Amino acid sequence: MFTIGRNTDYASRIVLHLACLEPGARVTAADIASRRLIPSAFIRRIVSRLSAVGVLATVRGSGGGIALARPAAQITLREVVEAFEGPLSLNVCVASPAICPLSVTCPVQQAWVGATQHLAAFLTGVTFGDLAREIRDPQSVP
Amino acid sequence: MFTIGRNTDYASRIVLHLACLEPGARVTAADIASRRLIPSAFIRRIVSRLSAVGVLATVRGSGGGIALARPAAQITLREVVEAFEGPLSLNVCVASPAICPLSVTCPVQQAWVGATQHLAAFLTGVTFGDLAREIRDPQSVP
DNA sequence: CGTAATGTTACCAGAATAGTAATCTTTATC
DNA sequence: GATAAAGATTACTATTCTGGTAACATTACG
Ligand code: SF4
Ligand code: SF4
Repeated sequence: MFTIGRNTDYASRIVLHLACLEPGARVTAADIASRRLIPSAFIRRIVSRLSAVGVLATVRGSGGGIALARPAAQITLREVVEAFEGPLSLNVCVASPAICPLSVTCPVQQAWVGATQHLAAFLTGVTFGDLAREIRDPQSVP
Repeated sequence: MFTIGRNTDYASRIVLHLACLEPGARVTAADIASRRLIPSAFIRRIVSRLSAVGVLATVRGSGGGIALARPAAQITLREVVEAFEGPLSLNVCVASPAICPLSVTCPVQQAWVGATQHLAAFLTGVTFGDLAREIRDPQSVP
């Protein structure tokens, strides 16, 4: 169906949740997991990777939790997606042209490069600051 | 890596190959397979589906072959992609919002809807007529 | 030390992918 | 009509990917 994986979606839920709170607020992963319907044993790896990428800042130990590493307005959807899906590349030959012997003269490749760039530009333009501001239903920001 | 499947890519090779020939030219599947590096036993299913979708017209029996069902300028990359990947939907909730309980208030979904529409528009704008015209190396049009 | 939290690793079942192969149907031609 | 050349259809396999679970390790507070 050509969609992003669940990991990526879960990651966006986590970042969105934090973006809706007070700037700098710190919450436990288990809390987010229950509120955003993320399998509890799953969220560990996701948070781990997001912090490795520099999107989240975590504090271990009792009283710890997770928070945004930067203001939500500086975190793009593209960043979150690429943290789990790798660099955007709608066809294999976009990321590594050498993989296909036809790539030298293939006009379709050019089309995929263009499509990938367009998509990348769009996702770069979406920040979690914008997304958090679009929330209408206060119920979802407990 | 979030890319299209090989089937889809093979399909675009086939359509491109036909688009580079004289309009209405008919060629055997085995011929395309060998020239465009497509596994010979693979091309059957691909051609079959492309003709079911109305992109290719096939003629069975001795002396038969496959040809474009319409002028190349009227066949878009999007059509070929959707024939194998299904309707474009960069996240599961774009095609079927009911699948996610959060979709009612989720601003991320709106972002994915937008991204999907942008991508769809781009791919609709790419026709195989244009692609065939971009071929520079005459070697690839034997 | 005990407890609460994240970090890391290993594991598993099921689905999807890429590819192979065999068999059936149609049809031009001799 | 026999034959052979083509596409149509179906079934199968091996490998990888995915979504998910579980267990254990690490850190920090009090
Ligand atoms: S045939 Fe063209 S589009 Fe397909 S993988 Fe090769 S270079 Fe890319
Ligand atoms: S959380 Fe939002 S983006 Fe993710 S599946 Fe649900 S509605 Fe779609």
